[in-house]
Amino acid sequence: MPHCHTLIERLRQRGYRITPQREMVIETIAHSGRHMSAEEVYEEVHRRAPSTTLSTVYRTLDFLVSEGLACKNDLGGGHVVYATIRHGPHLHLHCRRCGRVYQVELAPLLEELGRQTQERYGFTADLQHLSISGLCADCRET
Amino acid sequence: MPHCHTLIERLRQRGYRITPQREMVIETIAHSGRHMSAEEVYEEVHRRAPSTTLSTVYRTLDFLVSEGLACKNDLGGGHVVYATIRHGPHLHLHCRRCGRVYQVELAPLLEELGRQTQERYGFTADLQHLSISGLCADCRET
DNA sequence: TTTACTGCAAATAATTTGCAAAACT
DNA sequence: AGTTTTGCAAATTATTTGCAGTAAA
Repeated sequence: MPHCHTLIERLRQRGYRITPQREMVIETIAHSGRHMSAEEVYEEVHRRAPSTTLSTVYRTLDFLVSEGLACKNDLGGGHVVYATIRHGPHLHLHCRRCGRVYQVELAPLLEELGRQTQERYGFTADLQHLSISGLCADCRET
Repeated sequence: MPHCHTLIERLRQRGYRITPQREMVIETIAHSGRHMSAEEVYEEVHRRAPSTTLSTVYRTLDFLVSEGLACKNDLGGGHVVYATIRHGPHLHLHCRRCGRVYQVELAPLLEELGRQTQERYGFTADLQHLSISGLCADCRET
């Protein structure tokens, strides 16, 4: 997967050290193609290199976010997930029953929302990673 | 203020016991007219009746939510706030710098958003208390 | 009187931090 | 070599819970 190499290269260019731990964390979330909790990333990394600790995973994830290479999404209820950035602004639909996060495209509507909060209330909304809770189709039926 | 009496009456009618603690918690959030954290509610109640504990405040707030008389809003980053319900669906604009929560009216847009997530992804969004983070007008300038 | 509710203190859960040792570059 | 990063264990923060006592109804 080329995506993680890009990320690693970018960090190296910025003068950061690439440790095996960082590499594994990046590979893990970049590969997954979805949103993962720190714990999930830890499980994966820890399986590959058991000496890796959870605090290192937290530090690395926060580091990636601070470098603008990943996004941290707080879904509420103590459910925090991370993902590498690779797409433009999108909407996260978070199912409150099964916990899955669906990434969908509703750019025009989001842009309109941002425009209105700006014009009417002077509020600059962070809409790059807005997440909305609700019930997904699967969970609705049952 | 009549609002809290309504709430108390409703609980009494449903057969719950109205303790001084519950009364004070309800008065506090109903009076404030804004969103308060459990800690803030606790400070107020505790000043009036020092024997009241934080766990009672938590229990009472969750109780009000479960009875549908208050809403709990997780703004992310460990910032959880409560407010009595008295208005229809609204949008919470949460300033990530100063922490203030602005309640605004953008019903048509929200409805449109709900309609689209439903039609296109079968996702039933909880839009009664959607909160969006960003920067408010005051914090933007500085 | 009955049993819902409270206070207390201890348990959780998720995340953060201090510090000395390890390891990128 | 020199500084960044890690591991470990302990600290934090926000919230929850068990249990025995208190008090609404």
